[in-house]
Order: sequence, then C-alpha cells, then structure tokens
Amino acid sequence: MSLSLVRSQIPVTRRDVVVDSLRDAIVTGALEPGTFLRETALAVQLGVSATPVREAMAVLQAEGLVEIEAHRHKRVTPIDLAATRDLLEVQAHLWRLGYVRGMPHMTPAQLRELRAEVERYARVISLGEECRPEGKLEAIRASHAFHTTIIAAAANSELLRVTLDRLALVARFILLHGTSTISPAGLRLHQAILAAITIGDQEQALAHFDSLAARMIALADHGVAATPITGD
Amino acid sequence: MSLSLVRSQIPVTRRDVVVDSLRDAIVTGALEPGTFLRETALAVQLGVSATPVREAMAVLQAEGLVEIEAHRHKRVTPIDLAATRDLLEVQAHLWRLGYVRGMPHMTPAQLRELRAEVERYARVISLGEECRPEGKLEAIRASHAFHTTIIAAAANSELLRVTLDRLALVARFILLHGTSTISPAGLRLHQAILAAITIGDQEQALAHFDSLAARMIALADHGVAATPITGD
DNA sequence: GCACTATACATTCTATAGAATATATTGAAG
DNA sequence: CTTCAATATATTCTATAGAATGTATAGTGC
Repeated sequence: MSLSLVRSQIPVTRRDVVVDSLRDAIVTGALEPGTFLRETALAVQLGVSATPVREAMAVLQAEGLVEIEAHRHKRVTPIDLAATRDLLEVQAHLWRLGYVRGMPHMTPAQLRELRAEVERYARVISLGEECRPEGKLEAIRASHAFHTTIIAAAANSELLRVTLDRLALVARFILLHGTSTISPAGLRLHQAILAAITIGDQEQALAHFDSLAARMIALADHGVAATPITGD
Repeated sequence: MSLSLVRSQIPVTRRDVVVDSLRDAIVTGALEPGTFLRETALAVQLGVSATPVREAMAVLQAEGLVEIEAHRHKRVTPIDLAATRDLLEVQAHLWRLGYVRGMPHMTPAQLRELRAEVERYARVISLGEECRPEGKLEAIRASHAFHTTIIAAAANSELLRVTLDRLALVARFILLHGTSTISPAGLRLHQAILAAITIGDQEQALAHFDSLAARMIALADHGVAATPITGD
C-alpha cells in the first residue's frame, strides 16, 4: 500500500527512497505512533547503510513525523490529541486562505481536476469502501488533492509549500482516527463546494468548506483515545 | 555576530552546531544568497567531518535556507522577490491569527515581556543604530520576540511552530533588504500595538498590526533588485 | 535490605575512504 | 571551425568502522 501523497519529486538518492518509504509506513500506521526507530535495524531492513537513514530522519523530523532525542533514541511521533487539534486548526486556516485567494483564479483545467477528485471520492463511497484502510486512503488522497488544486490557483508558492508540508501528518491522523470524516456526508460537502465554485458563488463555497473543516477539527476533540502504544 | 533567533534547544551534537552556525551565517548575509556550498570545504572550516555537515543541510533545506540539487550542488537560497512576497504574506497571516487567538489570554508576565521588547527596539532607534547591521539585527530580534510572545499566549503548539520555522527566512530578508521597516515609524507601530493591548482594545491592536504587516510586505513589491550574486 | 559505584552493553554519532554521478577538458572526425 | 566522443576532474553520496554517549546490570559498602 503506497501513499504517494507527498513525495520527493523523483527519488534519486537513497536518502529520498528512505524518506518516502518511512513516510508511507508512518502515515499508513505500519509503523505505529510511538514506535522506537533503530537506525541500523531500519538500514538492514531497507537494504541501505545507516548514513542515508540518519539523513532521512532529519527530514522526517522537520515534517513532524519523527521525534529525535539526541544520543538517546528516535520514535514515530505519538498522536497527541491536543497537538493534533492545533495542527488541524492551523491547516484549516491555511486551506481557507488558499480558498479565498485561489477560487477567483481557477482555470477550466483546474475545475476539471476538481471534478475528477470528487469522482474519485464518490467511487470509494459508492463501493462502500470507506471503512477499509485502502478506501479511506484513496478518499483522503482525493480530498487533499481537491484542496491542493484550489490552493495552487492562488499562485502563492509559500502557501502551497506550507500546506503540503503538513499534509502527511494530517493524513495520518484522519486515516488512523478519523472514522467519521470519510463518509457520505463528507462527500456531499465536497460536492457542494465544487458546485458553488462552478457557479461562481465563493461565499457559499467557503461556508461549505468551513463545515468540512469543523467536522475535521471535531475529530480531535471528542476523539477516541490514542491507540495503545506497543513500543516494541 | 550571533543571531540566536531560532536555535536548536541546546546544541548537543555536531550537527546542531553546524546548523546553528550556518543559519546565522546565512541570515546575516555572511554567506550571501546564491552562494554555492561545498560540504568538504565547510567541514574543514568548521572543524568537523562531512557527515554532520550533510545532515545539517537536510535541516536547513527544510527551513528554506538552502536549496539542494541531488548529485549536483547545494546553495544558499537566492532571494526571489516574488517568493519573498509570498513568504511575508503567509507569515503575516499566521501572525495575525496568533494575535487574534493570543491577545485575550496574555498574562501580566507576558505583557512585561512585550514592554521589554519594545524598550529593546526603542534603544536601537534612540541610538540611531538602525542603519548599522548590528542595530538592525537587534531590532529584528526584538520585533520577532514581540510577535512570538503574543502568539505563545494563543497556546497553539502548531501555530507557534509554523511561525518559528519561517522566522530565519523572514529575518534574512528584512536584514538584507528591509531598510525602511526598522525605523522610528516601525517603533511607533510596535508601541501602538502594545498600548492597545494594554488597555484591552484588541480591534485597534489588530489595525496597527495590519499596518505593520503591510509595510513589511511592501518591501517585497517595490523592493530593490536582489543583490548581485558573487557565486564565488 | 538500600543506596551508591563501577562495569558491561546497546545505540547513536562522527570520521574516513571509496563508489557514483555530473561537469569540464581534450582530442579527433567531418 | 564546429560537433561529437572520450577522458579527466571535482563533488556528492554511500558504506563501514570506530568514538562518544546513555542505559542497564552487577557488585560493594553501610
């Protein structure tokens, strides 16, 4: 199961390969939150030496997926509900800014892209796959690509970058704890946003986005307690 | 001339030391925008081996201070006016969110901290040091600490993190190109914000902040052309 | 039995050397 | 003279071994 939400352009170095593998494993939960990471073990497992593994750690630490304590250990960032709420609030705020700036400048090609992503989301729901991990993942991919397409229209390089930087962390939480976000109701909100944008009603599109964001943030409030950590 | 705006808690590993040194050098312009970075040369210069230098590069790349082309070269991120405008807009937007969330919850100790930072800024101006690099740097430190204190009151870990992450990049631009931001007018705006917060008038504080942000962003519009790159 | 020290072990962190890759230079053919 | 190929050079990237650091265990004094 490969995620490919965020990806280092073309992975040319071994460091890039390691970053991508580990990011996928962390986001999908194959490496559970809190898992301790020993660099030699990972190196053997991935068929590389310790050096690129260590460099990959520095990258993942910057993305917030890994926590490092110098000279002691590294581990997959545990899921803390308070921190996650903060994360989702900031991400929603940035996405909203992207909507405001991007919606007025969307090209026909970008509108088609939006429709395609909604279709993709709809396919998951119509097949009843939203409870299986693969289905959830596919829907999350579609949803994130949907938002990202709108933000890209804002033509603000930094805004695009800062939202992409946090995407993996957001995706992990939704995938592991967000049972209710990927749902027929979620699909309807995406469809409503698309419809509003298509007829040029940006106010209404924003209103629907706000509903979506509120639903997402609510997950971190009355959220289930974090999964038991099997530190290994 | 040490910056110490952003810093890796306590630099315990050589990697941390290298990150801090290079960040300072880049922000102050000692390493000019566009300068190519050869890892062995830097390693010799800093008295370490190439390994921690490479790991430091990965960190600085994530901060946007260094650009890496795999198997080719690394260089100090050049100053691009369009990208900088995007950066400043996003940063201002995040700071503003921090103001809205933070101002209602400021403690007396934090208010004292704000006063201290304004004093620090005022000292630079009253001595007429705002044109010398050291003075500019000191005023930027004070200004950023001022904003950060307000954001800290918002108690949103992610908001604090995302604003701190971009601080070095913002500081570099202001220091190298922002002749007009650090000025008596800039000081007055900080004083006005402080006064408004002190009497609890958050609306007016925001209005003054917006003026400050607009002045900052304007630098990247009719900005001077980037300094000639002496690629070395 | 309890606190403290010293030793053994595990893991991270760093240095160095060699492999891989990209660029510049030289030479030859057309 | 230009174009292309082959070689030389410089730099990055990776692997491996050893140094540094932190943790756990065993042992000793009280």
